[in-house]
Amino acid sequence: MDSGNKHPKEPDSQLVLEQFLPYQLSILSNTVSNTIAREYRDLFGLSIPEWRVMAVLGRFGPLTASEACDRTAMDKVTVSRAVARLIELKQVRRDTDPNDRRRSILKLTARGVRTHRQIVPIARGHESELAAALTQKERRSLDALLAKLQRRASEIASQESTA
Amino acid sequence: MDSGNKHPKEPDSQLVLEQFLPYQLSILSNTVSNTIAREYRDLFGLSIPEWRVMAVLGRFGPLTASEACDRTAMDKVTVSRAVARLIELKQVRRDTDPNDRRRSILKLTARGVRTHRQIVPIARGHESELAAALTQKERRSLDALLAKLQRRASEIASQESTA
DNA sequence: TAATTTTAGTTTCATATGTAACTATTTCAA
DNA sequence: TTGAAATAGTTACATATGAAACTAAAATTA
Repeated sequence: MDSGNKHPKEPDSQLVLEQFLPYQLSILSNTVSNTIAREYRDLFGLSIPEWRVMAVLGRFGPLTASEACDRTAMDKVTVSRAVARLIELKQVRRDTDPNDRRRSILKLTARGVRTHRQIVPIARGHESELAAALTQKERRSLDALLAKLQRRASEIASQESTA
Repeated sequence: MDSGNKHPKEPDSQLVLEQFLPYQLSILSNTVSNTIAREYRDLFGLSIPEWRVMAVLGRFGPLTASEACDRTAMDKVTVSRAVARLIELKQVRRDTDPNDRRRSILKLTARGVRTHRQIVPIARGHESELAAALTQKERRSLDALLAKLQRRASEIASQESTA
């Protein structure tokens, strides 16, 4: 009954990496990220964390660093370093919040806004090149499936760290 | 016409990270990988590259290092280091190929086989916990979608590096 | 068969990343 | 108030990673 199957079950003591979901996700994500990272580096001298910070500032800014952490789902250290670099590059400006001097308020500079305007269509381009492999309907169902998996994965992750 | 949509299009100059496919993949993959990496580290003292090498040796071994690279889609440096560590841990044995003394022949030791036997069900468990978010049908369609995306992503990546 | 090129794998180096420790400031409680 | 606890963000450290240079052996070619 299973013999014509494209993915026959391996015996319990065997595992084929290519059919292992966490592995599939990792390979796909790395392939995509590496391609994009190279492009951003070559065109703008930005890393992915740096670009992500710019994306959230462009869309939701001004933000504090911790709001940027929430929006990007990145570590605060990663964000701190990305921000430091973006300030050097004069893409971002940091002011101290006068109401709470622990906080800084981050926003794109005029240059940052120009860079952001250039990158967004490139980012969208990457996405649509990739999504060109799918029909509209497939794309929607992928979205739904990934959302379900992310919810489940986050649950599992938070259980682990509590247990 | 678009106004009731769950994912309304942002203006061209804006991008919401949460709806950006490369970002979704990266977050999901990291969430999953980190959970699994912690478990393998805590239970067996193995990293993900180390475990991947064991998985392919358990399924397809003995292999040379470059065959292990192909099977895991990992860099040869990563594989070399994983193998060095696995030899230290006496999970893997390395013999020089008598027919080609540049090559080494890698296989699980008796201990490696035991470890492999323990890990495989745990790996499968992780996968099914995650896939529990999906029906059988959804899981199959996810497989198909990821395969299409991987094919496309690989194409794009190879274009880039040639161009 | 000697010289050159290719291949397998390792080591080096520069960079990225996260945890933990730290500094500065604010909030809370006695 | 003032001293303890919490919060925002940075720095230090230890580890991971990949590109490029390297070593050793085999294949090619002249």
